[in-house]
Amino acid sequence: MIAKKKKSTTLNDIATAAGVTPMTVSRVVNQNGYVSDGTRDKVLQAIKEMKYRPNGLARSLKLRRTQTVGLVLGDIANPFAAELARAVREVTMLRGYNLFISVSEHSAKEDIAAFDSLAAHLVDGLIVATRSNRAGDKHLSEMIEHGFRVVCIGRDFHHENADWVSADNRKGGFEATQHLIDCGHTKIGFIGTNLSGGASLKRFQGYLDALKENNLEVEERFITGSPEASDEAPGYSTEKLGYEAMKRLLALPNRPTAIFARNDFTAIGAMSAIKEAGLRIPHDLAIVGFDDIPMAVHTSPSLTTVRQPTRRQGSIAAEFLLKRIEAAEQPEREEKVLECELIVRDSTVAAGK
Amino acid sequence: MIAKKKKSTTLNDIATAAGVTPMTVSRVVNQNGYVSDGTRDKVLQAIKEMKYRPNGLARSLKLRRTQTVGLVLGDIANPFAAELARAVREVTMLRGYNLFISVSEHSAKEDIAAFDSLAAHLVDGLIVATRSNRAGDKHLSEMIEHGFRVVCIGRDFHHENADWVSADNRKGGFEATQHLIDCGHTKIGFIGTNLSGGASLKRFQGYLDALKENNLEVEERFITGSPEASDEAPGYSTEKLGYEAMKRLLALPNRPTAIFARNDFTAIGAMSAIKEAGLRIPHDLAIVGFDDIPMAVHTSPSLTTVRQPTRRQGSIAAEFLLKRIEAAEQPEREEKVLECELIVRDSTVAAGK
DNA sequence: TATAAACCTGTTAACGATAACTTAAATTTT
DNA sequence: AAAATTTAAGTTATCGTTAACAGGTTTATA
Repeated sequence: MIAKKKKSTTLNDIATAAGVTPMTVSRVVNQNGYVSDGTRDKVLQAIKEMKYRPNGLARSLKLRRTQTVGLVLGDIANPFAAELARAVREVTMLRGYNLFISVSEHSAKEDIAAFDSLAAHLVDGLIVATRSNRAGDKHLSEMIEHGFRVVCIGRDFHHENADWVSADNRKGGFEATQHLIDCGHTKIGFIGTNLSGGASLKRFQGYLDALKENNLEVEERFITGSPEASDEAPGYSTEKLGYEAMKRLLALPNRPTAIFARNDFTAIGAMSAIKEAGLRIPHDLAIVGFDDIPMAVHTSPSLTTVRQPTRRQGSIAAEFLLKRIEAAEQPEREEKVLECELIVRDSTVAAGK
Repeated sequence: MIAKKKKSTTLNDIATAAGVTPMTVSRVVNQNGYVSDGTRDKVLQAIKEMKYRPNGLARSLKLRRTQTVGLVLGDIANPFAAELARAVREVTMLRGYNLFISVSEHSAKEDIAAFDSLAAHLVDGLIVATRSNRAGDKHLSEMIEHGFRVVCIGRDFHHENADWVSADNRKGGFEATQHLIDCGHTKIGFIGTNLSGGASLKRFQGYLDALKENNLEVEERFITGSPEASDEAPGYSTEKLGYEAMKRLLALPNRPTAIFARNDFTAIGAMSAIKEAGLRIPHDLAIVGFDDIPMAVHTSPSLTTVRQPTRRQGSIAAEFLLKRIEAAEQPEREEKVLECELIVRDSTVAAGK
């Protein structure tokens, strides 16, 4: 049995108390229309005494807008997501929109649940930063075609009525790999997907591109890690996957001398395995991660990684969305790809060199 | 100018299309009441064709409940908050409630804005995990007295109609300090507040208790860091505060030989300062943090810290809230204090000992 | 002074959905 | 076969708010 909420005071109650009509109270509350000073005071007084707080639901229902935007995040524990949320929030707040964050731990079902619950609450628009999946994409398409405003960050989903922001993961992957090649490595492993399942993983594609461009052979046995696992598992636990993958690579005859990991957590897990095996980083094995999470500076040795412009992705996405929301007509689709930056630290180049 | 949303299909539209009344459609959608198979099919068909999606706002307005709970977090980038959100979400999802997260970067104004925006959307209840502040507390009180359901985590706010969950920060602080004393330290500094402003910081109180119990003198000059700064600044930037505070302590004549930092970020910042000064941890200076963030294992040396049972705090808070929401009458206030656990690593006890 | 413009407040009808009630047919029970 | 019950819809009113319009009154302008 659900408790009935104590019936809260409404516009009507205030109106009665102040001896005016609800409409007048509404005008006072929203500070529009004409209200005489005397009436305003009376109403304000009643509002204070009766502790009235407007029912946003009713208001939104009437206005057909909520001044709220939704952000769907895959893994809230991932510093990347957190930073994104910060940036989005900064922009939306400034422009007078509330932000509701909904988390979907990377399953299609939860994705859809998150979309629907935000849509049901009629957020004015949605920023989606979860990974692509069939059912979720379809759902998104339908929502967009219904006039729902959507901006995607990083998600491999494209629609002519939705804007899109992403880091150039492919190029980032390329540069990470190229860096290892420049350091003299020729046997470079990849942790985080496998050859057949990595088609959609841009970072991995960049890795392949770099090998090809340098006429290095792609060795399937150097590529390990199930394609989904790293995404399904929440942030910090991908560390374990990195650890296990590295174990496999270490057991290989004629093993790689350098590793590119799909993200920093994976890389850090791999580092544990390397150290556990009594090998030195970067002398015996060099390693590059991706994302430049705050932890990357503090590992030992510090982790070379690819930094993506997280804040900018967030704020640009927010700008796109607000523009879309406030536009009279659905505007042209906007797309922005941002450059990544290779951050060289001690895990690829020995300190002091 | 705000774009008018393409008028979306409503119950009425479906009703017209299917040749029935809105009520019948409602019955089909909500699967209650009697509907014949034939009618149901017709309606279902129309729903599918016209891509109807229920307006949750209207529904909630009528039902006076939203099946949604709100979580107010101080700093989304803080792993503690992230873990909390995870745990809360797990419970609420399982019980059929959506979770909306709102972030308030620890200012009273934003706190209140977050409360209000969630309240305006009529979430069925609120879990508040931000730090206490005068205006926010007052606002919370009013909301509770209006029948709003609230559970606090860690926040130093008490109300007879709101449940409360927290880690035993005082005891945790005590144990951290006692550990340093057990290691032979007598000159123990604290980073994160000052003597006058630390009354509300339980961890600091625990530190004082431990000194007292061991008949060690409290040296005001060993206690540094402004009381609010660490909270106002978002997570990762408190690192800087720790760094600066440590610099000050290092400059002291007859400086401390051990440090207890109010949280791990602060501790990590302090470690940077110590290493930069060419001192060894723990030989020249031992250090203890608080929270056991994932990074703590990976610092060099690894960080001794106090772990709080984050997940349990989140899930217990969620349980309390749902119980409160679903109770016929406001239930008795519940309160739960959870034990912390000292995790000894290399920053206090040299590795291999 | 006549007339336009600005000011103040009220009335009505929604926004989209549903609870509670009603009517009427189809089943079941006695 | 009559009464009781179940099934299947429809009707009405309402959740709390606001846009749009309509009257009045006061002030400014020609």
